[in-house]
Amino acid sequence: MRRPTLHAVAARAGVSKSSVSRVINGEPTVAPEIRQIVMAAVTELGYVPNGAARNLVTQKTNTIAIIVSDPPAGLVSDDPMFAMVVRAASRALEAAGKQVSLVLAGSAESRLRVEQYLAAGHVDGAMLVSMDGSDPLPAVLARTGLPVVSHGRLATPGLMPYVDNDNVGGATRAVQHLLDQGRQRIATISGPLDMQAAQERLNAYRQALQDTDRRSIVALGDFTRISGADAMRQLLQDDPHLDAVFAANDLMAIGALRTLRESGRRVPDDVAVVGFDDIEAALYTAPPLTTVRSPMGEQAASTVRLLLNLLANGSADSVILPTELVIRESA
Amino acid sequence: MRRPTLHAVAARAGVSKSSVSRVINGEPTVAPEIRQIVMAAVTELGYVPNGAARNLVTQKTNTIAIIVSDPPAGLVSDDPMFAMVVRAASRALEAAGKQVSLVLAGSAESRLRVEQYLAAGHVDGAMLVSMDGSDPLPAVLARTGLPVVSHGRLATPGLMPYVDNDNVGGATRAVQHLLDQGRQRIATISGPLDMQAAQERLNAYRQALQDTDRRSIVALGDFTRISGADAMRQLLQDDPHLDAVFAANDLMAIGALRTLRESGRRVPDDVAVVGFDDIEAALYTAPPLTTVRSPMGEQAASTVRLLLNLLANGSADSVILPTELVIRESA
DNA sequence: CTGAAAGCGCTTACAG
DNA sequence: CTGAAAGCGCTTACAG
Repeated sequence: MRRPTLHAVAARAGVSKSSVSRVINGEPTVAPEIRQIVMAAVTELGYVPNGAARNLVTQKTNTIAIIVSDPPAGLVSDDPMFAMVVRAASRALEAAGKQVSLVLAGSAESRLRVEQYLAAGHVDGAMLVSMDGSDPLPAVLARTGLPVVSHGRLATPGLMPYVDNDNVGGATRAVQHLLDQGRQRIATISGPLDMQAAQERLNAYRQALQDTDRRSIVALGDFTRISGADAMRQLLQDDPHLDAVFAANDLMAIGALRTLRESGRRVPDDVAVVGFDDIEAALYTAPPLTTVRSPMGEQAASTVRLLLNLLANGSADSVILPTELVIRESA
Repeated sequence: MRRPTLHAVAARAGVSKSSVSRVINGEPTVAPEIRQIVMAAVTELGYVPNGAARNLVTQKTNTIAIIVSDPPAGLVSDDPMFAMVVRAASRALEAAGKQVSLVLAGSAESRLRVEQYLAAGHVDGAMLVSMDGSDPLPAVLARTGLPVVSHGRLATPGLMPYVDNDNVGGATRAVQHLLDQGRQRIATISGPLDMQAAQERLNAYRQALQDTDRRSIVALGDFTRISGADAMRQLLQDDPHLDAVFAANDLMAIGALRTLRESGRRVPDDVAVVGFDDIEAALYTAPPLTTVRSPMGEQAASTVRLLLNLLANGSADSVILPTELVIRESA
């Protein structure tokens, strides 16, 4: 018992396949009477059009790929940004009647697979999520001619439109807040430098300090909690008297808080901590985390909608979203 | 300039389409000479087989759907389980050469879309992730005849194979640990009761207390941090002298910790807290969270592999994974 | 081992 | 407004 085909429905209804196709696709040029009888046959047989056949003839698939860079380490990550963005994008896409294909971009081997996949015409467009700068995938995809957009600015400019936070503005405001408090030794925990956002936040930190007479104190993390904890340990060793830390994301700030607690420092009395992103967890740290609110996290839904509009309109205009400092208790 | 077709490659190579198809699909019955010349034409033209055409004729799609229940509230959630499971499943699927289609299951309207989608033959199978008991989708999908498996036990038994934690064992061990410490007033924060896991963890809590002379103190949450914080407030009001709380997941435990801190209780001195799942964040709370390690989180990769084996083999044998109490400082 | 032909299940000009 | 026909780009028996 195979699934019924257009042919079967036509036979059952006593009309041509053309007519059945027309009512299925809601074309106006069909007699109400025919529509009736076809619909009856459709529900009677439980007919659902075959997707592959339809895709083949229409040359479109009605599906969009969400391409997420996957940490090469092979470690499974619970990164909240992944959940927020992927969920929001899926929702928006489904609301627009699109299907979503989730693609992980990581190893060189997977990159080839992704290329082939898109080249095979499986999707009508793609949205890249937080690709790192060293990944050649964006350039390759841009060359395919498929509509693509990026969630997060790419290292190579001009490849495709993107939506991103005002990383520079946000980081500057974070450091300024620390300066305003009279903090003297302000360190930073940077994200992985092959990511554009990490670069921008680090540069802004450097610039802000340079405008005073303070020196930069930098430790490198990779946007994970554990790397934040490790980096904080490193910083404390480098300068036991530091009195403030700007972490390039909240996850690393959470890690830093743990190290500070373990080392007996009080936050914010001894050391002030500011994060970036304002993920939900920032409300639950002890003390609650002062951080830069990123619209891409907090308002993932509207950000993603923005992005999908770029995709749909074939627009080439990127947008930078404003950030805002959320002052809580850690600084 | 359209993409080249099989036909074009055949013309270029001066052989039949059949032969091109054979070398593309790696069939052994093809002369090395022909293979050579075809491969040359393929790379020269940059040929990639059209997916839709292939799917149509082979009647399979090489893609598996990951169907995730989406909170109806419309709030975007950063639930770490979503990230862990979806990521792990995508990896495993891609490693097996499958494509993944991400589907959100929420509203009644979306349910129809999901049904249609699967009925349209877009996927070869599906993996459900943490569906709640009130959702009719699993029953509907089971009836389609498509291979389906569930990540998390379903309310209705027998519909499809599943992988789940030993929720009862884990929760029992958690409460027992509290009893062993001599805690007298042990409360619980339950998950949403239309989820099987929440039910099982609550029942185990009740059973464990019933075996002593203690009474149950229950507040209802929905597996989010904020609900845990609210529930804790409720519990403190109901019984200001409670000295222990078992939260049905770590996220709610994190919320409870915040409320306890705000109310001036020391953890674990005044109130002991135990969670469930052992998500990464449990290592970063103050104090670090004692919790039940769920293999579905901690070892998402192997759990998912298990599940996909069930899918592939058409097996009907579900598996329950053992849990383990991880004692840290909160209890 | 190779090629000509049929067919997967649709949509879409084209006549009528 | 309706139907017969062609065709989307592949795979796969079937002869040879």
